[in-house]
Amino acid sequence: MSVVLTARERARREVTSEILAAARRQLGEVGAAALSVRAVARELGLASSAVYRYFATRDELLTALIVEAYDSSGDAVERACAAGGERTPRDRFVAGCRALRDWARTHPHEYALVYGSPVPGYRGNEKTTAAGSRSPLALLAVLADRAPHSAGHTGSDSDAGEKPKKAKKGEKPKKSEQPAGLAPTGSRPLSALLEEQAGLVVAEGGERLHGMTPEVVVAGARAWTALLGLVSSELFGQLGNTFDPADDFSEVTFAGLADDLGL
Amino acid sequence: MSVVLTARERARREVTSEILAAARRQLGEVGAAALSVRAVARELGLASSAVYRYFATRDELLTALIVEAYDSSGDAVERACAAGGERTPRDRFVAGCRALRDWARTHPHEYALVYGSPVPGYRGNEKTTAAGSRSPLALLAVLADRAPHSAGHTGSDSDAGEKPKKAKKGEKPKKSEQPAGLAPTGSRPLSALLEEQAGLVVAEGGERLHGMTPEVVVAGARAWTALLGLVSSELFGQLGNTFDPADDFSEVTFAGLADDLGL
DNA sequence: GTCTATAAACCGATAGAC
DNA sequence: GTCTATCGGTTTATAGAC
Repeated sequence: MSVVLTARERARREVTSEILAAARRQLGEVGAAALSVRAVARELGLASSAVYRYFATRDELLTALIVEAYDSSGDAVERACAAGGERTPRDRFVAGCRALRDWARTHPHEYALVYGSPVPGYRGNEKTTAAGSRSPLALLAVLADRAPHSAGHTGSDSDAGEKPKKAKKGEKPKKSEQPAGLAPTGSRPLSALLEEQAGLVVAEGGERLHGMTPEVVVAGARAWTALLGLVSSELFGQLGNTFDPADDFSEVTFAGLADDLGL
Repeated sequence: MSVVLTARERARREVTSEILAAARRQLGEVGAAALSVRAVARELGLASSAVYRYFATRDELLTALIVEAYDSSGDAVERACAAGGERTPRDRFVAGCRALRDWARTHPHEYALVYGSPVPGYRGNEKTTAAGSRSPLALLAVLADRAPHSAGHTGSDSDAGEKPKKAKKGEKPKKSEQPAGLAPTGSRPLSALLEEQAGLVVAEGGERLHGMTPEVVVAGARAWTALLGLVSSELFGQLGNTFDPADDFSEVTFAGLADDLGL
C-alpha cells in the first residue's frame, strides 16, 4: 500500500512541477498580474478544473512561483558567496553580486516577480519572506566573515552596545566623518531596530558572526538596495540602453560597493 | 467661432483629466497590467465607447499616465535640484534624492508604473523616454555644476578625451585606486559609450556643463541606480520592515551617495 | 483526479442611432 | 460626443458524471 501511495505521490509531484513550469513560461509572456490558471491548463492540455486539484487558488500558484524564484536565486547567491580556498571576503561579495545579476538576466520574469512592483492584490506570507531573505543574508554573512577592523569599523566590538549620540534634526551633514560605507546614524529608532536586527542575524546564523554590528547591517542594507537598483535598472530599462551591455557598468559598480564596505 | 472651439476644447480637456484621474485611481487598485478602459468609464458614469473618443487605445491611456508620472516626479526633482542662494551642490543633490523618495511615497502606484517592472505588452516610445530622463538629468546636472577637482576627479578637464588603459580581463581589482565614486574602467565599449553620453548631456543642457566627463557620468549613473534601488526596496517591501520608517536609513544613504560622488 | 458543462462575471473595440 | 447594443474573446471557480 505504501508503494501505491508513493506512486501516486510521484505522479502528483510530476504534474505539480509541470504546472509550475508552464506557469513560469506564462509569467514571461503576460506577467504575474495576468497569470491565469486556465492558460496554464490549456498549455498542458488539461481541463482548468484539474489544475485546481494541485493549487486551490491562483494565489497559491503565485506563492509557489515566488518561493521557487527566491530559492533559485538564493541558491545561486549562497553558492557564490560560500567561503572556501583562498577566497577573500571581497571575492565572495563580488561573486554574490554577480550571481544575482546573472540569475536575474537568465530569469528576468522571475526577477520581476520577486524584486519588481508588487503584484496587485497579492499578499506575501511567512514562506515568501523567509525564502526572500536568503540572498541578502548570504551577502551579509560575508561582511560578518571579514577580518574585524579591516576597514570602516567604528570601534571595537564592545562598542556595539553604545548609544550613538543623537543627531540634531536641523543639522545637515556636510561629510560623513566615518569611513565610507559604515554609515553613522544617531537616530534612535534606526539604531534600536538595528540592534534587534543584528541580534537576529546572529541568532539565525547559528554561529556567532563577528563584527555584525548595527553599522555593518546598515552598510550591508545600503549595498543590497544598491545592488537591486543596479539590476532592476538594467532589466527594466531605466538606463535607456546607455550602458548596453551593462556588464562593464555592473562590474564597476560591484567593485564600488565592495570599496564602500571596506572589503 | 473661436469661442465655440475654445469652449469645446475646455470641455475636452476637463473630461480628459477626469479620465486620467480615474485611471490613476484604478492604477492603485488593480495595477497597470489590469488597467481597464471599461472600469474607468464605469467610475466616471460614461459609456466605455465614450472614453475611446479621448484615448484611442488602452496603450494610449497608459502612455499618458506614464508621461504624467515622469513629469510629476521630474518637476519635483528639478525643483529640488535647482541652484540658488547658498545651496551647495551637495545640498542640491541630497534635496533631489529626497524629492524623488518623497514623490514616490506620495505616489506609490505611479512610481511602480514607471520605475517598477515593465508593464507586459507595453512598449515605451519617444515621449516616455524623454520625460523619463528629466529626473536623472537633473541630478547629473548638479554633478556638473560642482566645483571642478572638488573630489574624485581623475585629472584636468582636458584629460576627458584620453583613452583609459585597457583592463586585463583576468585581473581582479582588489581595491579601486581611484577616489571613491568616480569609478575607473578601461573597457573599451563602456568608455566609448560614455564619451557619447557625456557629449549628449552637454548638448541637451544647452549650456556647457563643466566636468561632465565620462567618469562623472558613470558615477552619476551609479548613484541614480542606487537611489532607485533604495526607493524601490522601501516601497516594494524588500527591506522587510527592517527599517520602518526608512526615513533615517534613506537620509544616511543619501549622505553616503553624496560622499561617493565627492560632493 | 480528470473530464464536460456551466455560471457569472470581465475585457477591448466597434457599429450605428441620436 | 455620447449613447445602446454587440462581437468575440477572456477570466475564476464550481457542479456533477465517470
